[in-house]
Amino acid sequence: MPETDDTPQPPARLRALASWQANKVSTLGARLFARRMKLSARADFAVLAALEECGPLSQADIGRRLGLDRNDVNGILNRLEEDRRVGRAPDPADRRRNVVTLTGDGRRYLDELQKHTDVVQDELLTALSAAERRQLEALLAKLLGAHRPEPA
Amino acid sequence: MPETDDTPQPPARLRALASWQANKVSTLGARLFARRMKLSARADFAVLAALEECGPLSQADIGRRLGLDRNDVNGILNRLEEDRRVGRAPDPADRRRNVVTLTGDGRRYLDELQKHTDVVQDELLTALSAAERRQLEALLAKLLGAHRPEPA
DNA sequence: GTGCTACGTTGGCCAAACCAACGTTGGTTT
DNA sequence: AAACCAACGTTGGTTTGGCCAACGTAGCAC
Repeated sequence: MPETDDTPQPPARLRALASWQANKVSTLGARLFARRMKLSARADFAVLAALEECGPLSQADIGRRLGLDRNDVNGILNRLEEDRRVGRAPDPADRRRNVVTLTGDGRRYLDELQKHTDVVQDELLTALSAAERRQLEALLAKLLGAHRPEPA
Repeated sequence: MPETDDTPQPPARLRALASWQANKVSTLGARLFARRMKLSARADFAVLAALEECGPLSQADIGRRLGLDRNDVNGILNRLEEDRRVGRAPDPADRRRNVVTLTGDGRRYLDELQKHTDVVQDELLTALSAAERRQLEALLAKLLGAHRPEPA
């Protein structure tokens, strides 16, 4: 018995479409991640990673660094602050801003998320060799470099 | 004056993450597409392309080909049927199924969507040479080939 | 001081990707 | 033949992401 592969192929028009492919890869990543953690933790990871790498940031700066909307950053920070993973305090130098800082809990949470993310990443890229992974990363980076991260 | 590039870089943890990059590329594609057409037309395009390439299909088959949920396929078909772009009729051979067919209007609509899609594709891939585009397509295809298109 | 801009916040919109459940129908098993 | 299970289309709902609009406050340039 040939163990028939019952996975029908998508139309050629779509298979050749980078935006379609990227979308599939993206939702695949979300699916793999969701098997291990609450899906919304992806956004937490991004924000915490930015804080860890750049030090304290204002909410608007976080948004610019990550290509996220100010409003959405606010929501993520509400979650994180409630769980004591970030601190939020008005900037004495510019009282429009909030200075967001990483707490000890936040750092521990970030480490945990990093582990899961690494595993997911490896699952996602199973089919690719190390060289191919580097190629893919470089190509995507080059593609993204030509565009503004934010809409407006 | 060096014309300071005021685009802050995302953290390295994310820049090296294929799933993050893919997500960014995906939303970028959506943004570019939305500038030309209603965003939901992307899904229409996928369904119409499947019908054009494979001929009449059942709703479940469409979902399998495109890696979409049955429920979502249903919604897309409701839109398309209302605008006379597809026909939906019970399959005489298996009365559980609906046979979905492409109409003349649907074919014309597909051609229009293809044009916009081509333009968007080119905008998205601006930074990449023809060879690089082929490489990217191949790598993404290889990555996707190792995974089931549907969750369950 | 007057305007302009940036900031955080609230609230809402739309689309994608799911999941659960139902009634109908087809095939299989017994 | 009856009982069972699986597939199909449909309805309805949840969560998340990516937006946009508007507000009040605060800084800044003129």
